Amino acid sequence: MTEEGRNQLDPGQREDPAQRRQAVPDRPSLDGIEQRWSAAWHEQATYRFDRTADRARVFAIDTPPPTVSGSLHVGHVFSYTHTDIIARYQRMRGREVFYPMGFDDNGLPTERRVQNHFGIRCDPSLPYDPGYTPPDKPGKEQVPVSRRNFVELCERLTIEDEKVYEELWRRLGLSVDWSMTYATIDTRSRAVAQRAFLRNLARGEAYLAQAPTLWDVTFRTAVAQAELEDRDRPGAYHTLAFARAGGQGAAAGGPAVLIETTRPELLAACVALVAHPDDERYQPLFGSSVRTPLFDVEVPVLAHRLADPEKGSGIAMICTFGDLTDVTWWRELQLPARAVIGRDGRLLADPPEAIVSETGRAHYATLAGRTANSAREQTVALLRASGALLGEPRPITHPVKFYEKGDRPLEIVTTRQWYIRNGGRDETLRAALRARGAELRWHPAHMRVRYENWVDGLTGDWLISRQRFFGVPFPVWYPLGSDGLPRHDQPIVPDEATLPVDPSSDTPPGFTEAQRGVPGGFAADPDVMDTWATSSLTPQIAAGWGSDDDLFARVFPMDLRPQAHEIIRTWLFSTVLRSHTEFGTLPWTNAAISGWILDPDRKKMSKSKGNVVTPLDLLEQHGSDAVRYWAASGRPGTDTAFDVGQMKIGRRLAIKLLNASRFTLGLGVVEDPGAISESLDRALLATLADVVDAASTALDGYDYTRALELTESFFWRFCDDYVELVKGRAYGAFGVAGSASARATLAIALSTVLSLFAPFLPFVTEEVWSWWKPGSVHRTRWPEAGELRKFADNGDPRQLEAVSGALTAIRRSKSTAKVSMKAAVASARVSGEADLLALVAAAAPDLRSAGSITSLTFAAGSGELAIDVILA
RNA sequence: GGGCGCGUAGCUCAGCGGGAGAGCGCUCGCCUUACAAGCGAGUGGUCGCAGGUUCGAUCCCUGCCGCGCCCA
Repeated sequence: MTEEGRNQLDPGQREDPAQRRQAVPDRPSLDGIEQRWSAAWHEQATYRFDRTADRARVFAIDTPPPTVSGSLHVGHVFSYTHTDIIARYQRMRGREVFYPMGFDDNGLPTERRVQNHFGIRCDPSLPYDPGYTPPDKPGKEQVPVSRRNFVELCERLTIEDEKVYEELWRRLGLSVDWSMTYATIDTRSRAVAQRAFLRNLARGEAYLAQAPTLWDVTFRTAVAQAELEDRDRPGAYHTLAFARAGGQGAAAGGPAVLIETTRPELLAACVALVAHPDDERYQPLFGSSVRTPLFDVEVPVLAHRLADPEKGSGIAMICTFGDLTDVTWWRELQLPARAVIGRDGRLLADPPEAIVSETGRAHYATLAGRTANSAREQTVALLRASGALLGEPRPITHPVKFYEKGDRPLEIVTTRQWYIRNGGRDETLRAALRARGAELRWHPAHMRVRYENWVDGLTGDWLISRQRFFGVPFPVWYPLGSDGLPRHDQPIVPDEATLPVDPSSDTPPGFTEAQRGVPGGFAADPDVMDTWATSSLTPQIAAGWGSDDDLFARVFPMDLRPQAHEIIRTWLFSTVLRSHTEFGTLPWTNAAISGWILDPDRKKMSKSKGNVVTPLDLLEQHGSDAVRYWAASGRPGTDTAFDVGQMKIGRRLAIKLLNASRFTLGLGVVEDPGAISESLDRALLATLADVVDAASTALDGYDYTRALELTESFFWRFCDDYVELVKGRAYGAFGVAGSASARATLAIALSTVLSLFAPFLPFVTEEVWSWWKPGSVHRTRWPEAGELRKFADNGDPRQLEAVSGALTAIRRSKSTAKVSMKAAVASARVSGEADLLALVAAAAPDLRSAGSITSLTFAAGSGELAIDVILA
């Protein structure tokens, strides 16, 4: 308590009201409080992380880094507010909150944006040009620049975006420590991503493999399982006739075998036919062979459990590769590869070697270079002409795999890629990761199922290399043999101390730049890591892993990962994986999963639907506290309607706080809890103690919505009933002691309510706090229910309830009579059970005063309280 | 097709084994010395449908219908 505060201690001493009123504005207003307080918090470093705090006292948050090349939307405001509420609560609870902010500028969206903005493109084969300046305006042709130059330009451009983001976040009132920011393409992030990769590589968790890979033909890059989505697309079943060729048994030379396929254009890639081993229709064919139509290649008829007897004719052609089942068949049945689709999605120029017949090669020549669609039409034409197509194609709708950012179906192409083991091929690791999911505390709990579904459904390791230019490069070079070819099995890696490296500009240990690309020299790995390979390390990046071990020890593993539910499979899972393999722990103990914002039609708000409201407009229109109030109404994991009405209620609440505070403080604060003597005052504090307990419990369990509801409903009861009841007494109607008791209670209640609201409404609570208290409300301690109960001294919460009930009955009489609330009541007679009656009687002067009651009498009876009112 | 969540007052939602609630809206009032961007009072629901368990079900179980999401 300050000296100034101490001067108010003596309840008998009347303060100079003018002195107190100086600090309280005559017409309190919310105007400009966002700018005023966000600036003050900035100057005073209110949310600065104290990095001398030890791990036990720290509450560390792994804030999601928003994509900077897009723009923030209402959904961001919504979910980031939830995290901030928790951060502010934990801070008031005495935890030192580690709350950094990241910016995600790594990946395709930024790559495109930088290309368009500067009119450049990344060419990793170019050397770094330290003096490079981009064109003022983008020219017609994109200028090629080195990867390092490209990254520098990206950093330059995203700094602008980051400023805009930071402004908005400050205005929203996020209590982030803005001295601790990172960007996912910055030097520190690249070093962490490369370091983590090298550790994975050293332990055998990362490996290079030549394998069939899902491939986006537009972006010309490999795609991971987590980036897939199924989309329903029209297709058609084509019935193709394969002639019997030979082999053992009676089937040789029999009638043609009919298969059904949606991808006849892959016929040249056909390596076998397959049916289910139990399918009696085809059992006689197993072991025999058939010849492909058009290309006349002999292929075996095989049995495999994945062939679905119910699908089509029950026998399918295996092509390398039409879908993931083809890959499984190819691997398990040890079939040859006959690739026909190239990385550009077109049919390769040369036919597979297996096609030897002249007509076969001639047929293929008419397909070479065509897109898949075009090749399909041509193949159908050829089949029809040859008589191998039976009937007409039968249209169907079927799910087709797409890259989530792409708009052409994925192909499967065999390429060399980097993988990280994720349990998809290793049951031990899968079980360990499943156990990590069970160890994590999920809010809400049912979101764990999404994680488990994903872990259980993994079909292969995590493909992390991308054939893009912008991103974190693999810190790897390959020695070149005397034949000039890279030795992929002997990767050269840098020392960790030199990270980050760009292998296209930097030279590997023991080599000189002159040896780049020459036989006997070296070559850089050309690929970059998928953005998730970096994003999966946000706790390590933010915590300074490898660069600030002291900080890392104080904040890792973190306490909280807040994020949206649709990226549980990507961000959450991959972060758990990286932490599990590197540290043998979870990266955090809690995951708070936010829901979505739905527009009034119950659809997810998104830019493409054109229903996005810009966050800044919203904050300007309603005020930050009001928007936060709305956001706080969305429970963890629950989709929430965008509701301006809720913001208006929040704004009204903030204004009410201003006015109630002005009234309370205007009476003159009594800062001595010892002055509290009246039972109604003690009842109020007892009620408030229960509210503090319940709100704290709710917030401990991430149920901020409940905590707000509890506080809010207490506050309205406080204003509507308690303040009205004690107003006369506080003004001094019943003497000095009664007034001091009321004013001491009002002061404690107000300061407690301000604290309880502070995580939700940081601006208005700070504004009011500044009228009478030193320091920031956001750095005060969270209210202690025990302390309040001490002040309450066995006060009975039922008393407040009973007296309020009596007051309501009196108001009802006046309302029914359509008279003013200040109209006099000639007589009021309260009756009911003795206990309750005594509670009301104990506050008789307050009730009489609040109700303008001339004669207030009590009659013992039974049951609920009843009150007979006779108006004057 | 599998999984998860949700269907409660006109709207947004809470409640989740024994009284059906809040806020907004709506109606009717009130210049009441903090607040008329206020205050007071009132109105309003076969708790998606059908079975079952139970002395008793909005709440537990089963099935169905509808909505949303995740995964195939």
